[in-house]
Amino acid sequence: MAAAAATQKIRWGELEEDDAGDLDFLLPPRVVFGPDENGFKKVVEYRFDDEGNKVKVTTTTRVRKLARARLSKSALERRAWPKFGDAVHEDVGARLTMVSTEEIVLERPRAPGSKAEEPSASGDPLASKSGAVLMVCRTCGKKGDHWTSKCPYKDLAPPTETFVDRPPTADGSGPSGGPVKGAYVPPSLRAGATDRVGHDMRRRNDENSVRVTNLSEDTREPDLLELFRTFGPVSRVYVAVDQKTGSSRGFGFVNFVHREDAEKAISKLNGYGYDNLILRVEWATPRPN
DNA sequence: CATGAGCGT
Repeated sequence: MAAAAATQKIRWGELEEDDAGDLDFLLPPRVVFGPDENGFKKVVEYRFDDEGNKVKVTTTTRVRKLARARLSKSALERRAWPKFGDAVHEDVGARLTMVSTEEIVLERPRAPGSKAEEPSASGDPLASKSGAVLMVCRTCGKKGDHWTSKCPYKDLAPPTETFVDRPPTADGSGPSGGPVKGAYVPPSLRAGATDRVGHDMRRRNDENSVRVTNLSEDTREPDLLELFRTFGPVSRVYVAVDQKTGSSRGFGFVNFVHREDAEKAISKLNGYGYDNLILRVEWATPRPN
């Protein structure tokens, strides 16, 4: 019983504190006027002040004009666009967004899994055979054995105009400012060219591949490029990423167009503090395959 | 500590 009395007492104390709030129902209701044509909204409300006196509080705010002013002029322009699609019958400016029920058919030349359209009657024998016969090496001509890129003779092959590694540069020009290898070369220039400088550049330059380890978790390819491009044109950057988690595996590769640049990068960046870790930069052993 | 994806003439 004593305990009950005590809690009762505490509740009375709480009630006394909340007294003003409890008497709010005695006050006239809050009234809102507007907003008027100028966007002015007036709110009139009553409350008790600290001495328990009833006071009237009037708040005036401007709503619509301000909201209008926030729209950029391009947004205002877009509002004036005629409606289209399902909204054609809406008034201009009436509704800003609506869900479209239109069906938009995406066309593909060939849906995945479907067969190429074949002239059924004539029945091209090559078309029905799969895999092997389609795999014809363009370098040595061998069928069904390897792809062109895997050809054991690929480094001995005469230069072709395709499969050229090219360094990514901002303006699309090559390292010397000239046209990038692999860009279209008119036949006149192709046939006439007597000494073709750097024709072995067209081979995959995996020898200029640099392995970077001890990368921090959030270092990505653009970061690596930023870091390594100061040494010379970079033909590829790669950061190994865990396919499942998407997080970096902490190592990557940078391929340089020129071996000397790779050497410089190794000597300058190996042991370089980057993103709170010490980088290890060294020659990469060529990828198996 | 540590060596990369997937495309397909």
